[in-house]
Amino acid sequence: MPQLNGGGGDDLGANDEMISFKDEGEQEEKISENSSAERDLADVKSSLVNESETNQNSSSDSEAERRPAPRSETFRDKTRESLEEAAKRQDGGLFKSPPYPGYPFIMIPDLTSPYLPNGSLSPTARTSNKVPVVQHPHHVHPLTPLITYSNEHFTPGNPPPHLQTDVDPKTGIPRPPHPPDISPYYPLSPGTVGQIPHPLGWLVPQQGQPVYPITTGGFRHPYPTALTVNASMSRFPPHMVPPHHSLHTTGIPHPAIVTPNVKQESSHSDISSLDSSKQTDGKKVEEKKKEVHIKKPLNAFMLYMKEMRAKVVAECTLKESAAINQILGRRWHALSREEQAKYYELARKERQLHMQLYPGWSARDNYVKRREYFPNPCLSLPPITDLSAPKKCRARFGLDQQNNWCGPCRCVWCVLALARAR
DNA sequence: CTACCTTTGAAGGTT
DNA sequence: AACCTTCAAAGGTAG
Repeated sequence: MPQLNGGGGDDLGANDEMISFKDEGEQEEKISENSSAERDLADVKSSLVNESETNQNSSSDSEAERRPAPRSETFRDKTRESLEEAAKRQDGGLFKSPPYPGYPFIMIPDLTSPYLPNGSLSPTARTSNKVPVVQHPHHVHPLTPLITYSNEHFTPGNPPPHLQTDVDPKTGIPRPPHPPDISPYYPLSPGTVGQIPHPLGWLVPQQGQPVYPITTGGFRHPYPTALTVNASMSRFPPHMVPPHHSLHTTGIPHPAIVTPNVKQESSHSDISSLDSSKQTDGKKVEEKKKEVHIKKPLNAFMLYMKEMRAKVVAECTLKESAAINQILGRRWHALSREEQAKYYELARKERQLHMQLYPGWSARDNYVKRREYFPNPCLSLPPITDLSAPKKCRARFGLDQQNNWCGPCRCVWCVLALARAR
């Protein structure tokens, strides 16, 4: 983990955080040219066309410019390796200027505690000191006040109408405004957050932008109590406790919390529900609705993408995210160390806030049903003694060797053995 | 309707 | 420790 490189003096993050930056030909001369999204796009596209050709880095510039941009779908047909290869060529030759001059970024004042003097997060802080992260309603990034992810979404002194009155989405009854001195958006279990000074408190209440509401679902079992919202125990009035899981006090679904059945399902709850046929369907549906999906905090590059995507899309006609992301990836590498550091810092704060708001949350919670949860049934079967059976099956290596996981071997021997065991 | 593509980084898991 | 896998966002596209 990058931030755990305590010995290192690099405060900009981990070594690996900067590896890519270094690898991107930082030593190479940077021609001062105005790089546009069209140029990037043309680079991406031309790289796909040119990938089969042998070209030198130095000569790829004009060649790519001359080449007409292929249909955008072309890149889908290319392998990832070829794309990377092409991108490297482009980076080395074509894409040389930092395309990110007007950096619309407001640097956060150093928010103290969890960081070592060099700016990196102390190991203890990472494990014990939970520092909050902010995530905002849909399309509004939690750190929008800090970086201009989308300026139109947030105006500090002029909150949007739907936020001003803070109307309960269910009842339609306006809620009283939150006290200015207390952030209403951290209804965490007492003893965890409430006593911890909010490192990002400067961005929470002023904007009326909620951060992760705590939820009762979507967590792994070892941490249920810490995640349960108990209004009576909370120092916050009951009306400040989020009324529902994925709805914060404004009633806007939080981007970090989605119902899992939209795309993914909580692995644990899913497993437990596999044999829950006893329950009624209505109950199942109800439980499903109660489940929430707490998303991972965004990393530095994701924050960068979120901010810059609209810009790139606006500069070129292409809207296909795959192509846009290629451009953004190259722009990311073209950023200076300091510019990247800003995003690493933001991402670090995001992680810390996320950690504080969801102490028991693990990235694994969002994994879909994982194979390791299901031991290979073949392993528990009696050994196959038939010598005509494949050796691997006789040895009870009933694994999908290619995928290297504990899925049941579908060979006839294992299937028969499995059937016999049943 | 769902999965895929495409990027980087973080985190968890495996070897 | 090194390596592998998954998931974060996004929206067009293919099946």
